Amino acid sequence: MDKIDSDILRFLQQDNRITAAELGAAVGLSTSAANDRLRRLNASGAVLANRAIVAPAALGRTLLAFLFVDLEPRSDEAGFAAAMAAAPDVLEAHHITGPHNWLVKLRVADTAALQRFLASTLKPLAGVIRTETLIVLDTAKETSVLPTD
Amino acid sequence: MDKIDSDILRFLQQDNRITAAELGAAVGLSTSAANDRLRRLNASGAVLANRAIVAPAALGRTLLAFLFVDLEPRSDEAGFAAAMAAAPDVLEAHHITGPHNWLVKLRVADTAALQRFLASTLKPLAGVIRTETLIVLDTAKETSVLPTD
DNA sequence: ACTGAAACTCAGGGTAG
DNA sequence: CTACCCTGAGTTTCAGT
Repeated sequence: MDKIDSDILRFLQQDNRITAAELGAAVGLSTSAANDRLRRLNASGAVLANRAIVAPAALGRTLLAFLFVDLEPRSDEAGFAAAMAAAPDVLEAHHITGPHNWLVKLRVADTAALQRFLASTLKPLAGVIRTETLIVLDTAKETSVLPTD
Repeated sequence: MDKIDSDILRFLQQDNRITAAELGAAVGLSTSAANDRLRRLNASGAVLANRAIVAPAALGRTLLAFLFVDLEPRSDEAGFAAAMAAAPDVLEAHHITGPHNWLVKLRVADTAALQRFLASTLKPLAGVIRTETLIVLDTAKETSVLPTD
């Protein structure tokens, strides 16, 4: 992970369909050297995945919400984590410090779908004491791009 | 946006470096027809971006935190939104319902960097009354992949 | 949907520090 | 020995039909 690698990661985070030739020109490497770096970064695990970022509206997921979830003491945290990972509506689930146990980010179609998630997916889980729902009114920024410094 | 398009979006969200030939075989289209769909989805805005997802650890960003931010009534919300959008440490900033005004997601190197963000970036902003920091202890799921139903 | 031209990828092998 | 570069064969893309 030298400076050239982090330069490459910066470009790939903006657009991973850049060609090895363009990338090489941008960071001062030959096409094949850039290609070597590309493969190494993908193989080493520094690049976790290559994804298209889809507009939520294009798939009808216009409602963004965060949930706080409180679990009973000594309840099955791993089971809860697995249930969140398996739920398609759930984009993120984090175990957090503070008054609540989990913070869950989800994208659904509308409030009816949110209600359905709470009633059908969350409420049946063992250990769930209570939840608190925060609705997102407006998003100023939402990205997966990490600074490369 | 017919069924084939949403099938294509499902594959592209998993791996956008799939070739038009493979994609066509997967969804029952010729290579060139798949290619046409690919270009249309990118041009129409259904695909917002094509990004490499980088491991936070590879860039030394091992601390994930959420902040609640409270602003004074009638303060400059747009200015705050712009400041968050411009801050590299900030991955997300959402205007939310509930007792707080904003929910901010950030990834930094360590608690010292978090402190620096609070003191140097957040505190100087006009209208910020108080903040509450939630540290992420463990992440069960974190993805940008939307379900295609 | 097909086709052909241009562009791109990706090993293999060579070279310099 | 590692990182980089060159080259050529095989794919892939992308217009035009």
